[in-house]
Amino acid sequence: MVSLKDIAKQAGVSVCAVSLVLNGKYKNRVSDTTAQHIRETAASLHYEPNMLARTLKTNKSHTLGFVTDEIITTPSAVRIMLGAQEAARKLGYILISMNTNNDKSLERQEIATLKRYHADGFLYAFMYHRVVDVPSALRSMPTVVVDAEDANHDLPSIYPDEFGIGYDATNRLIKAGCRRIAYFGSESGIIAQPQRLAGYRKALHDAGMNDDPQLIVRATEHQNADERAVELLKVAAPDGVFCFNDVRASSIYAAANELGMRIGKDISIVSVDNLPNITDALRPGLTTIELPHYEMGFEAVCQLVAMIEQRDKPDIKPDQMFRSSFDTKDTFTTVHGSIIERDSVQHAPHGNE
Amino acid sequence: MVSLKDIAKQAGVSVCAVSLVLNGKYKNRVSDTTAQHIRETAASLHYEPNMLARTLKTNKSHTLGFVTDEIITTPSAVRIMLGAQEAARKLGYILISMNTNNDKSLERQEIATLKRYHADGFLYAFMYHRVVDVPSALRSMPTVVVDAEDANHDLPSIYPDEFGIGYDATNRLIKAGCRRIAYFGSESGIIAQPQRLAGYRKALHDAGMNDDPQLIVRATEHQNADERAVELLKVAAPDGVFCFNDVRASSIYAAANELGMRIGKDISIVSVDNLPNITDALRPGLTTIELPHYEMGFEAVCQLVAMIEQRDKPDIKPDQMFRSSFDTKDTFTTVHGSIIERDSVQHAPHGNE
DNA sequence: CTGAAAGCGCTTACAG
DNA sequence: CTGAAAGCGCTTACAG
Repeated sequence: MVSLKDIAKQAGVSVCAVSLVLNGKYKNRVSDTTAQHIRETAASLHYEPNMLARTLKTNKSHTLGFVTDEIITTPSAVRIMLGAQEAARKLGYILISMNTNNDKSLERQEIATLKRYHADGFLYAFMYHRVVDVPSALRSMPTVVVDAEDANHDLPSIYPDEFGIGYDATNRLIKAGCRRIAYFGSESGIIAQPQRLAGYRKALHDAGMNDDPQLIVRATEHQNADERAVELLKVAAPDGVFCFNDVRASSIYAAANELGMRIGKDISIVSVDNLPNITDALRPGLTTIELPHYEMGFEAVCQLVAMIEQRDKPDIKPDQMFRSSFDTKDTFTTVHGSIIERDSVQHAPHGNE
Repeated sequence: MVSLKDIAKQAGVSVCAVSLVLNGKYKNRVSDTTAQHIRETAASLHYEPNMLARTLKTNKSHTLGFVTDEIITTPSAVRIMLGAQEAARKLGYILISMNTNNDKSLERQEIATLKRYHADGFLYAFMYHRVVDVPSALRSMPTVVVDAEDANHDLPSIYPDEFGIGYDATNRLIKAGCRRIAYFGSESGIIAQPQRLAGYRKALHDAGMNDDPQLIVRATEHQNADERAVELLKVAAPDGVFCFNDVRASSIYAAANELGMRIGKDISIVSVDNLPNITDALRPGLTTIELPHYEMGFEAVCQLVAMIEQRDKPDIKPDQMFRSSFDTKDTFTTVHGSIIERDSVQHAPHGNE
């Protein structure tokens, strides 16, 4: 590997001059001609700076630790990592990811490793939105919580705007002319459940519609969801259903088929997730709200770097279409999802067909 | 951060003694009592070694670069990364992953970054099995190709045993008593297609069955697969189908339903992938062969570390059940998949019901 | 405008 | 058995 010393020798100057020039700090310190000469020599030798040596001296590694629970299980959650990677690259950082597999002792070990490698800050990320206790080893470091909320309301946390998702999804159905809109939710204690439900209620209320309790049904995936879906369609006779997620939407599809209801005609459906394997399989295409995972990872790195470098949040954007919008209040940031329009919502209001 | 110097001062010995003791190289160099004293002081100060300083001196970073194309798209391919992470952790390495998004210039940039951070070696990984040209920047470094084959047959490459998968899947159907076994394959140029087909043919041949060309149909997902599946079942009237993957299996399921054939009774189905969103949705449960992604990542790191440290391949195993078996010939390694039994294959041979 | 020197935290011959 | 010293590749006051 070629070092500053090699360049200095070849160019006939001191190591210090080379360092100054290559870091662009040579104003009034090195003549422009010498600087140019140094730059050319460096290029001709294919010089690459040694980040480790630099870190040793400056105490800045430009390395971010990405600690996650088991991000694998939801393919879309992997996008948090990809978004974080893109932002890191654009800001001159690298990401070191570690998977804790929900093992607290492994987590401690991994955070210690990351510190040994001198990570400047941490992303603490989760597979789905929840409230988390952040390990104390992270509290002393710049840290941003992703797809989760710090239980202490202390660290910046980025997570989806679940209320907004429920509100938007329901409104989409209202806009399509639906008059009896059901909510097909989750039976688990997941944080998104009550928030999406609240958004649903607010949308109904704003439209002057009452929320008939018959229209609200909760179910568990791969267990009672198929039967509950049939019951919901039979008993409450909705003309629109906001589904907690795509998996539950597929139960509603099955129920509608069973009862001879035409999706996108007799009944409109909007859900959340946009999981390829599911949306690929459903006919007609499922209109669904994609959670902004990529954007959350990207935004989290921007906020983290701002903390580390004690500067304003960098003004960069993902190369991918930036579909979502951000709301920032205090240190918390919620991220809107974006609706993917397909054909499960009827195109014209009732009576226009 | 507490350094060797702090420990030396506190313990009243030299920095060198501390380094020796903490690295376990103090035999015949430091007395046992001093060593013990040093260890206690280090522990009481919560000393953590600074990996960067160590790297600077030893030229070994214990860091592996993980360069991948767009591993996100197949959720199961993420498991390559997780397997690699586990092996790295067990061998005292960390993984730095970079996503090239199939952009060659980005790839070059990322490899350069990884070198700047002094990666000791590289994993060059792909979303699905193919033949790849390895960038020249990687050829000068210890590198292992994962879920792909080096076009030059030069670097160690780990990939699934596609022939074995085709052979095993077909044999599973033969064992179930099927007499007319179809292959529902891929129309794309994907490398796995001819190899799985060859395995299918070999299994038929070994069982003394002829391979009727009517029984071999290729289709494209989300395009003509549904119609082709119906044609296949109608025209060739198979009693067993080996499907190239789960997505194609779902087309066969749909076709069987349409034609009133009972899966697992009138017709048996085996496929490849074990994608949760698909297998969750299909009834009866789909018997399918899971590709050994986790194991490939794990194995690749083992081989890479052996290259870097110029030693025998470390004898470690994943914590997860290690379902697959490995064949090693030359520098190439193929990995068998493992069959996940569900209910799409009839339990008893024909006539036993 | 330029260079000599110290030092980041570590390891490793070398001398005693 | 133990310590003083050099050096990995860099940055940054400091002196000229």
